[in-house]
Amino acid sequence: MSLNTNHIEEKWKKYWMENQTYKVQNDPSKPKFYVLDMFPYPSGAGLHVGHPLGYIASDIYARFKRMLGFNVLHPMGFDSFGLPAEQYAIQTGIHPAISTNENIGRYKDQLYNLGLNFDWSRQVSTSDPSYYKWTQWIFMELFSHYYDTRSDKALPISNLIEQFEQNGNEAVHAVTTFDQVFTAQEWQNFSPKVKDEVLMNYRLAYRKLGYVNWCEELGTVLANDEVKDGVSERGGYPVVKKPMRQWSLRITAYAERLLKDLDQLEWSESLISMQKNWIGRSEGAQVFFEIESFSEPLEIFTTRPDTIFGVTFMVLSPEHEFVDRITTVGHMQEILRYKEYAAGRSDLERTSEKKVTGAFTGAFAINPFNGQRIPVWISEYVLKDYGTGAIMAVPSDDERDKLFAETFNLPVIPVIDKSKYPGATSKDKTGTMINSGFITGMEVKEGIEAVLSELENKKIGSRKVNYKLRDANFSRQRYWGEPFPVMYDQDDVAHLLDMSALPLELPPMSDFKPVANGKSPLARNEDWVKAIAGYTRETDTMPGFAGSSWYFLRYMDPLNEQEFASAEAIKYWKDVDLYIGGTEHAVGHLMYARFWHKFLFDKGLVPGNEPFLKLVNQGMIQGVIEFIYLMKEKKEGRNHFVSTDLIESTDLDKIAKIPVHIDYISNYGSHDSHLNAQGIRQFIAWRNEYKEAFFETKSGVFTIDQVPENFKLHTHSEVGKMSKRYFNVVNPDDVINKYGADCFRMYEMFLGPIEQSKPWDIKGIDGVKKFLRRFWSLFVDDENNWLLTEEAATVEELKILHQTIKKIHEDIYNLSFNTAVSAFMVFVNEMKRLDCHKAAVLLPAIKLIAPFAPFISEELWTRTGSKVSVHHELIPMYNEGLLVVDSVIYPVCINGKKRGEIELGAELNSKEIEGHALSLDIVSKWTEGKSIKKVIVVPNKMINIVV
RNA sequence: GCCAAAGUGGCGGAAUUGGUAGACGCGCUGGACUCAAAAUCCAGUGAUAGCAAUAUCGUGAGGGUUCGAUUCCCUCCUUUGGUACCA
Repeated sequence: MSLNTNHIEEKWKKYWMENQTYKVQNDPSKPKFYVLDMFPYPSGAGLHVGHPLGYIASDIYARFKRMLGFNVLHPMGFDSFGLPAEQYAIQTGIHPAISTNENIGRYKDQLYNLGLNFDWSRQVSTSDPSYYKWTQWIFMELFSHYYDTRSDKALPISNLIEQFEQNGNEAVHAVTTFDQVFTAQEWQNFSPKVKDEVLMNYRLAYRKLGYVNWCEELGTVLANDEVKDGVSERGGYPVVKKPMRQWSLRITAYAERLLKDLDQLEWSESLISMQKNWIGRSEGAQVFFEIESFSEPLEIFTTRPDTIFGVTFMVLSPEHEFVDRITTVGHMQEILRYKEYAAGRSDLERTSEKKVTGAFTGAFAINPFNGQRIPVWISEYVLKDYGTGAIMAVPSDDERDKLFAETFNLPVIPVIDKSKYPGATSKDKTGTMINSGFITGMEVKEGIEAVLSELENKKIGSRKVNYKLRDANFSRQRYWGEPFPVMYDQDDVAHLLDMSALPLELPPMSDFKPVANGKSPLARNEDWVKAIAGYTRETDTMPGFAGSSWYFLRYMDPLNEQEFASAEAIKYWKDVDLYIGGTEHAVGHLMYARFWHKFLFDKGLVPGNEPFLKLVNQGMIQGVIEFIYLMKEKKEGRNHFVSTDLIESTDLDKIAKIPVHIDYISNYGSHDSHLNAQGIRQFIAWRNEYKEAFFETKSGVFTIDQVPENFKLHTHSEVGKMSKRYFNVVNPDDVINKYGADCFRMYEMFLGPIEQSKPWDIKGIDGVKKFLRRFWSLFVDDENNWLLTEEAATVEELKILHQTIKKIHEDIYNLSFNTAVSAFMVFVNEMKRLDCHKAAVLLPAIKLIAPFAPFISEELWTRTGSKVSVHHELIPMYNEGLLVVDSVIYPVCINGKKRGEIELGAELNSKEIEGHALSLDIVSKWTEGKSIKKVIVVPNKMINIVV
């Protein structure tokens, strides 16, 4: 009987589910291994063929580890809070919980069809109250802690309050945004509201005035990725920054540890450098400049304190709090005008236009080293949020400062002689100091040190490290997210709910439209907001990264009602040994998850300070998008489509690209992709608004009723995202129905290295299908007879088997699944060649292929009479002794070019090999008339003769 | 602009530390089986020249190191991802 994959798959899917074949116990008697996939957002579109790439890889790895004797945790869940469900609810009135559950159901079916060995009893969904109870709990813990810089970890805020009560805040070592000093006495006299405000400057979860993307036309706040080029992605309406009181997380307290601990991680270089860039550490100095007739000094940050003698002006960001206070009467008008101008500028305008703008405040700062008067300007090129929002400008050594000086005719004092370092830029920090007072003549590096020491001596500055990393905005004006376990009293002081009130569940609602003032839809539910007398609830909800920052811990003990996970479970599973997911989460999710993990580590709740030891980014499987060209100008008042082979590249601005459903395309994805007569009729049936259109091809211009049978409207193929809106989504279920899940799994792996992105292309899958049939035919013939014999295996057969075993072990270890599939193909080709049906060789092969092809291997394994699932067997190990070769075919090269071969015993030494090689005819032919200079022999590798 | 990764036949890709470039698969060509087709099996398949043995060229381009370079170094080009006035 030939292989019937549908039948086998149905049978084993059912069996595995009923017998809980993949259920995992927390069993400390076995070594643990934790393989994790980034959990998906269950979108309405379902899985496409790109998603499973990572899931299949991790599935193979997890199965392999289990067959090596490990207790493998390999769970799956859903990142099920999110915007699309809320938008769907606004459109349809269907509650997000309902549509989300439906989507989860479909995702699970699709994942199940792939034969993935998830332990579904551990499923986690972030929108499930029994889960988000603990997300809320972690938030409360963050709220209740501050970062102590002396012990370099988070400590309870009660410690801090105690210190305030006893000694005020002067001697406190904490990460804070609070820059005033108070005594114990003053603290005790503060009102609860003031105390709350002070503490907000220390808490790891705190409330501050933040800015949101406000879109007046849509009447709502937008996420960053809903804003494209300064306008809303939907509708293209203007978006402005609107201040709102919002929750934030003090991730900056962990900046140094987040950076330093990257060294311990087995992550890709590119990922680590992305995280490093994001954290953006730079060493430099904070320097205080006096301002004439102003009581407070101006604090700036610079990485180049050596250039302080070259400062010819200062620049503040337009939003800097000093601006209004230092501006002189004469310049007030101008400054106000500039501030207004800057506030109305979108991020896009600020970054795309390189023109230099600014205004003079009329105030002067004093250079602390030479007493020079330095004019203070404001300009939008100085960012409020980086450093102190103020810089000392050194136009001689900084490109932007130079442009600014040129524009406004400000002086330039050269301070660094770079003549000794041709081609060096100011970023290289090289050169010799000139015109620089006491550091003149020093090298830049010495100069930096000298100025730093002097700043500290004079007590007008100090060494300082700055980070690009900002505290994360943790509030979203949305319904479908975790509610904050927070309420406010009449003074707007934040109070946490009692632990017994958790989970604070989302109240049922039917109207999910945003509230006019930009508040979350929850604000509309007054009963819920004012449920507790004298208090109002927070109506914002948490962002997507809240639930995803700790989900991997919940899998360890998913049903626990007393704790986020039990100490024993966490102690056993510890951390994630292998994490597979897309690069799109390179900074967001991974940074916040590391931050939360470190916080939990500080609290002693997790054993390690990093959650994901090894991480692999799988590439994206892209789709081909097929477009037809529509002329922008109508023809006789009708739409006019033109075959792409008639369009010159210079005419591209005259056409609009209309995506076409790929099912209608002939020769999809190739240079010859086109719509034929049937395709164009399908297109019109689908997009009826074009039924009057003209279609112009090489053979003429037609209306839909006139298209001839040889009609060929060429389409334009582009590689891009696989997405519903390009109508190019390929559903794995369809591929599985046609070819089988094992085939789909092995084909996706066979496409290439797991980290690489590539467009989906079905051509080639036949090779894998053929391979699986050939594999099957080693065991079962066309009449369904079992073919295995008890005959003893030959040395050659055993050698092939053990070579394959070795290769598979190595390839899985290296996540090189494409070459593993090749190795299986080679094995089958060899067995076919030898006409081998010996149990001694083929039974191990069933187990070896089980992680890749779980269905077929299970079926074959049962037919051998085994009562145990093949997935609970141990993987065969290779016998090094069988791999020893006794002869080697040496390539014989002349001057590095291969000219011949010689087979020699593996035990021969270099001298003997050389002797044999030199006696070859081919060698004498090539060395004739020349002298042999040198013979290089690499034992077991090659022979090279230099003439 | 900066950071990171990559560039190999008609196509996907292989080559673990510098050691036979193109494994494996697709496609293509020819053959066997068949009334025919599908399926299957066998053989061939980097380019150029040649009946052939064989020779020359060949891993984005150019240079270098080496007995020997897809692999290491330098310069440049292209693609993809990230980031963007970060003081």
